[in-house]
Amino acid sequence: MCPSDRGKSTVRGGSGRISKRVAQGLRSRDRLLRSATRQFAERGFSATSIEDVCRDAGVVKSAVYWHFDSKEGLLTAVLEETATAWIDGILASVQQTGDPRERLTRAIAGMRELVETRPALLRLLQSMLLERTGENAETRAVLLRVFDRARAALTDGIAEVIGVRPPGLETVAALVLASLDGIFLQHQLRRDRAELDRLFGELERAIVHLVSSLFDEAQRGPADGAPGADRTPPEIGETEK
Amino acid sequence: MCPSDRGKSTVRGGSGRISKRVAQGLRSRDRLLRSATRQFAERGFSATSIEDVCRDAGVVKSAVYWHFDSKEGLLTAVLEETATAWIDGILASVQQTGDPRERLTRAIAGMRELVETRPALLRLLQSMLLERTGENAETRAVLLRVFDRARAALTDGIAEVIGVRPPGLETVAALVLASLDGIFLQHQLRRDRAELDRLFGELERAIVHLVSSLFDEAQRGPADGAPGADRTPPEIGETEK
Amino acid sequence: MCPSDRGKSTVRGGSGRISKRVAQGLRSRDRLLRSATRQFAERGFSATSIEDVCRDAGVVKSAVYWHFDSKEGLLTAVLEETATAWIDGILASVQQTGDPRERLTRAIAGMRELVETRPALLRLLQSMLLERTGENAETRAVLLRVFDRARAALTDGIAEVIGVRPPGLETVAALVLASLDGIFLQHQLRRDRAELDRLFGELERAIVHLVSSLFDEAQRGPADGAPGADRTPPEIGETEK
Amino acid sequence: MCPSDRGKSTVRGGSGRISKRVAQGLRSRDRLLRSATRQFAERGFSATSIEDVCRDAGVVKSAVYWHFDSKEGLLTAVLEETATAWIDGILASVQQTGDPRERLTRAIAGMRELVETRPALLRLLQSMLLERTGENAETRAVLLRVFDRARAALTDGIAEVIGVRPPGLETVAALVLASLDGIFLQHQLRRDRAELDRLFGELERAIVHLVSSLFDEAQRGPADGAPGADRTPPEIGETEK
DNA sequence: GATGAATGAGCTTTCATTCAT
DNA sequence: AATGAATGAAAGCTCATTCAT
Repeated sequence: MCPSDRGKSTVRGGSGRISKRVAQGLRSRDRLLRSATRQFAERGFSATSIEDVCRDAGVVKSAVYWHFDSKEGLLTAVLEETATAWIDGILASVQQTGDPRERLTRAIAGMRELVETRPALLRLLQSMLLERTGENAETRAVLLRVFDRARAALTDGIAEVIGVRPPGLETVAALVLASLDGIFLQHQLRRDRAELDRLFGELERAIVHLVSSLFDEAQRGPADGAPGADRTPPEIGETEK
Repeated sequence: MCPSDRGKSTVRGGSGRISKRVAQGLRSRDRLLRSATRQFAERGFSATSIEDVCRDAGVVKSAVYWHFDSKEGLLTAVLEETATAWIDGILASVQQTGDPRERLTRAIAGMRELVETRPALLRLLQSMLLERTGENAETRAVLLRVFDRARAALTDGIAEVIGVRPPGLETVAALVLASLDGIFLQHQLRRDRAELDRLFGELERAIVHLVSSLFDEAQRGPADGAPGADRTPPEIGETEK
Repeated sequence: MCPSDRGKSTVRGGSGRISKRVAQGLRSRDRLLRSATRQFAERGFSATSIEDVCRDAGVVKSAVYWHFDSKEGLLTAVLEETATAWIDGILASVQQTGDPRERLTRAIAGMRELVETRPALLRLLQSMLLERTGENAETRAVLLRVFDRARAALTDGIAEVIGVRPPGLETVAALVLASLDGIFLQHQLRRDRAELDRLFGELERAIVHLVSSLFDEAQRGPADGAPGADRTPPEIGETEK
Repeated sequence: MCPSDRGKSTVRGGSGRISKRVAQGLRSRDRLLRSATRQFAERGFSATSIEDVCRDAGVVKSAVYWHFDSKEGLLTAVLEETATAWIDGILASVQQTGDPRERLTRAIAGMRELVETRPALLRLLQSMLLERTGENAETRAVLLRVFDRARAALTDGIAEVIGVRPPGLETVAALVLASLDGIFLQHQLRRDRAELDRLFGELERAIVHLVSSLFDEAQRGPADGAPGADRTPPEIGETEK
């Protein structure tokens, strides 16, 4: 039974101000959340013990059970909070002023920064993806929500930039996110900033190409056949017209 | 002391008996390897206990220590074997006859198949990447070797297809692998085959574009400045020339 | 410090408010008592956690410490209340009007009903007997008091019924109570009402026999030697005269 | 997975002699069983920790899990072993030579001894009855088996003694066992040997009466109506004919 | 080479209790 | 009187590893 579940068994006066004790409780909760995020991301969920988290947070073990009900509950909370930060990062990357091309460049730079400055975010999400898919329905649901929201945010961002929202845009956004994931994954192993620059360079070129071609298509009118019907890539060696 | 380290100090009391023992030993080893691969991939290294592996393999726990010296040693062996299979998969995708464009399409289809038919391979590698980077030098070394070889194989394959080997090709290959990883990761969560089709469709278009543009550049001569200097992507909305 | 120990040091700021508080306090206390009785009886004292009791009672854990000082104190209170009910049950069984034989039959029917309708009572007393004898002096004292009073009540009842109070009557009463306990114990396992009927049938016959023979003896005069001296049961096969 | 469940995963030469290691294993198992029996009986199952048992047995905690799989498994094993001893005790009490009346007296003396010399047996069974009815199906099954066998043994014993087996005999045996249980329960609280003597004295008189009357009835022929139909106990005060 | 047993550190979780508000 | 939070000991159990046979 964690605080959110604990019903108000008694009708209360409901004084708005929180007492000192409750305030301290919230602080404990927060410290646990922060430590857990860091450590789950660094070592994975299974390899991190509750004692590890608590030592780092300066809180006794039983507090985890007071605030989150179980290790699993702590994870869910961590994911939930992380999700927001993650998506906010993506959104902040895309939603800025400027001309379309600049904005896209800035958005990609933003993603790149995310990879370098907040690796915990991505590590955590990815390791959950690998470690705990299928086992726990709730974890899975949280992850799905996170990624769906991220994709939607990116799709909206691009649509706003180019002024249209062609049908294939969602897929392009999904591919971009997937590539971001993959690049991040590789960066975990190599930690080579120059390589990171090069990869994001190529990624940008690919994105621009895919988005441009969607845009062109949308301009010419979506009436000519199934979407993507005319988008068979040209032969290699032939310059694209 | 695992078998490979142990000298041939065994007294041979008749090769018939010995070979029977050795044969059974190899069978146990193999079963362990197979079970471990599956389970490490499914649940991650930390979350899989030696007992889990042994139960599945029908072998007693101490056998792991005879064959692999430790849980860590079992992991190393698993990674080593998995690596080969993984790279062979990539290679087989690329190295086939036919005209360039067809070969690329086939290569991408091959990767897609890898994602669906051998998820254990990728899961294992990726989860190792996330779970055990930084902790264990040997695991890291094995992973680096695997990914380097995969990238080299893909670079070679593309180079052979297009007949030239421009400087940026390695990066493109790396991006392709990264995207593959990312797509796989997403597929773990969604398991939506139609989405997989769409993603690979966009990936193909992106690859063709990147490779073509490298090819064109190589044709025009690689002499004009730093690689990629003239490759600033055009404005969105302007059709690429 | 539990309420009974606490002096009347409370400042009375208006009896209306106070009595409301007290009323609510009593309600909480009562709910705790009821839940604890049920759960201690069902699962035993050790296997029941304070949280179990509180969840069921809809009261926070610290309330237990306010009302009863400790888990042990809660138990003592529960036993005390239960004792009264238990003894009242026995008394009600015996103390009724009618001719002797009828009254005994009714008394036995009353006991039988007790077994079926108020199992918590007996379970609780018995499990305390087994779980906590030797450990805790207070629990032991409470239990002794309960059983002594029950035996006295039964002895009195029978004495009143048969009009005399021969020396062995206390022992017969004790045996009856012991048999009741034993039958109840078996019923916990089997829950077979027909078997319960049969057992109580035999018990009634045994009681009638023992009481009759005490009565006869008392009639013939209690002067001939030690009590029970002439009461050696006859040979099996010989009909009792 | 406890030893009995662990299948022979490999075909073995099946040499009959047990190795030193296995022998020591059996000794450990036995010590655990003995300590557990004592402690579960003394304090109850829930109140006894695995550490308590292991400390007393001089064995490490994990050994419990090797031999019995869980605390519950240890309990089941304890009950199983205890059962045999219990029943053997009952049987030994009844099955002896001599004339019927003597044998019955000896049997009752045997039960009385059981109460005094092996209280652990009865305590354990009874506390399981109270503590764990309904929760665990296996425990319940074991208990049922134990009590059924005990009743059957007693029924057989009496039948052999009196030479006939009238229909109500099973019930009488059940009542005797229940009374034994109840007397034991009371003795846990009072520990008064004189009282014990008196109670067993009355019990013997009751048994003789019930058995005799069954015997008589069987002699007269079981044809006259439902069993027990004519056995309404006489009025108190009237001497039984 | 395989097996059954042992080992002890460490895991997640529960619990009775305390305390400030 | 009641509440939410904290506390630390201890519980049941798992695990990687070792070892004699």
